[in-house]
Amino acid sequence: MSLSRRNKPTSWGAALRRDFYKRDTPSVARDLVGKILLHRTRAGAAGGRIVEVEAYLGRMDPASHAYSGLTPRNSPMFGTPGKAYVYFTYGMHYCVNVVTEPEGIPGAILIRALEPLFGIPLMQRRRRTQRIQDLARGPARLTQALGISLKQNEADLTSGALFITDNGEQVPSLVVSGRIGIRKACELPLRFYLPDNPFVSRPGR
DNA sequence: GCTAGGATGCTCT
DNA sequence: GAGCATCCTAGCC
Repeated sequence: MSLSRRNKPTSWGAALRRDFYKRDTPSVARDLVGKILLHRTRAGAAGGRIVEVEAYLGRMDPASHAYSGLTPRNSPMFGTPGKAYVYFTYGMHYCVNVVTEPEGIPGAILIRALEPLFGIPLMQRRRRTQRIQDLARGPARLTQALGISLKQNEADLTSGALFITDNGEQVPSLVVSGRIGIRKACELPLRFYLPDNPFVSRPGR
């Protein structure tokens, strides 16, 4: 039975601890798939199961914001693991990452897609669509559905309104592919997603 | 169904 | 000033 058909839990589980994030980025990325991302706001809580992520490394990854070294924008990538790195792109969209690796070593994981589970009416209002499948399929749609903006940049995911929990679900299998939506180093196998899941943004390459 | 192109403004060189 | 970890819509098949 898929998670989406289970009863809604009466309380959220505990947020993942900092040690979870303080590891090498690809390993954290693999383990993030299947976890639950939630954002509590005054308007209500919204979130769902992470079904697609991409790992971005440090100085050795040409596609990473950290490739050229520390800048004001990418400074969260060099900071405390378990915090959020939110950036603004294409003049209108936000994307949310989780910071990985021990402090001082840049690394982040872009959360690309969620399977909506909680606060669906709220997400439908924010996204101005009724289609569940289109609520959080893609990094910019996801941030819009969850009400994430630059205010959430550097938010602590281990204790706060924006957090990730483990519902104990074991992911049966995972697809590894090249990253999408980028021009550099798109061949590196750093994208992880659930196979045959309708909430994944795009098929792999 | 698919594709091309426009929107929009921050960030870095 | 160029590029960008995107999305939406119109137009076409």
